Amino acid sequence: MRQSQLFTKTRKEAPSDEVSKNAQLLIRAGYVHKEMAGVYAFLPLGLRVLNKTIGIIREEMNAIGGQELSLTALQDPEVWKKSGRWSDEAIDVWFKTHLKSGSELGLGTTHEEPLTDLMRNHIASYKDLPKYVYQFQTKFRNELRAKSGIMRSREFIMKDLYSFSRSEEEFRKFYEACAEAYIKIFDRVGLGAKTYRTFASGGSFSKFSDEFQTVCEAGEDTIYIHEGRKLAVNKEVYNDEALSELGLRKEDLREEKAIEVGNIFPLGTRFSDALGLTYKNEAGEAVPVVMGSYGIGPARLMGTVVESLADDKGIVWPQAIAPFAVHLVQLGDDAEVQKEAQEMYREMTGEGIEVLWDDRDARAGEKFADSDLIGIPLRVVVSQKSLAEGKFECVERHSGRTVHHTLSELIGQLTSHKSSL
RNA sequence: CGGGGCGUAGUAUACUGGUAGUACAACUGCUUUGGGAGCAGUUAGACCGAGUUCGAUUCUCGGCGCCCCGACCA
Repeated sequence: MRQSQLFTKTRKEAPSDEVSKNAQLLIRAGYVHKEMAGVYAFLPLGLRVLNKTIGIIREEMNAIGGQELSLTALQDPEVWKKSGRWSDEAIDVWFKTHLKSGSELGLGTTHEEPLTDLMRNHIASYKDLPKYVYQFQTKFRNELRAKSGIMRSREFIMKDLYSFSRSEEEFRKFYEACAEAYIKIFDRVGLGAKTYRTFASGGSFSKFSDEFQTVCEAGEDTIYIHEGRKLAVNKEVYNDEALSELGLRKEDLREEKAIEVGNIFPLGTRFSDALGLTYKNEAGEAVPVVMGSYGIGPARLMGTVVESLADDKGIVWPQAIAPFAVHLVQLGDDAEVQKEAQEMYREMTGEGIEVLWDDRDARAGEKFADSDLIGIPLRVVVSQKSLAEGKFECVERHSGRTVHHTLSELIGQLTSHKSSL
């Protein structure tokens, strides 16, 4: 895409009311717009990153047998009353409203109840199980205090998967498969090295759950890491009982701040009991379905990537979720440079390489500064200098490493890199 | 929800009970062209309401909004 056509603009300064690094950089670079406290709109660049993040999660969920659907944001209180979660004591972040007729309505904070209820129409026999169902869907949570930029917001897309299994054993198998899929997801978005499966409280669902925590100063959680076993314990369950259950000794653990980028919960039969989701086993007996729920917030993940990979010049995107693969920076607008840039843009996009072409009438300093801020993995400079040389300056955003390539070398490298992913 | 802070141009910031200043952005012109250029000019601003006052952006009260600490976070 031509940068001159992009409607968003970069800014030198972040709004004074944004303190968190992720929001400051994402706003300055034109990825997101703050609509109000805890509510962010995704602009063209931001949406590209969000969609790529979603794409990676989708691939990994499909790989473990997930089937995608899309449930509704508007919620009928009836199913929530059955599980006891319509009350503000059970869920204190409800946005509640009502129909013209006067009857109450909720905006979905999560979807255990409606999905469990829906599945009653489709699950009747042990032959219908197991089933794994997920969605990317907007959740509304009336947080008392939104904070940390796009990391804790009141309206956000969440990937929520729900597993429906015949037995605890069958459930556990999927639970572990999903944990592995999560690890792959965090690897693919560049957070693998800093992300730990973390033993945590199960909240109102269960005694324990597993969180995936990415070590980061901006994190809201405190965790205790066992580096050797690549796992951690959340501070909320950091006690002798939990430690002995996990076979961990305090002296082997390291305290860190971390961001919860994903979580998985055993639900048991809590919701299938409440809503009457049972199946007939081989003996013809009605048995409650064993459930689990599995969440990842793609926007939070995106924010975490910004927080942990950005440098003092701006955002640094990993290849996998960058809005574009190449930032083609054209310096000067004389006819030859213009023509060359046009040709490069045409050839690269023809090869399926996503290119943001900075064709704006701006000075070099401004273009480089913007390029650093936007954080596309590879910058390719076209100028009189490169024309004279016959090779183009290619700078890796994350390392600052500069190499010089001809166009065909560059395309060769980018396309082979792509296929190796 | 408890505590604290803040609301001035598109953005970031000053000063002030009596004409609100600066920088960046934007617009015009000239110069410049590999790290957010220079000169000249132009446009543009006090969250809302009530009160005190001759006069309020400034003081008081209320509302709304925003931020921070804590609590909460299925």
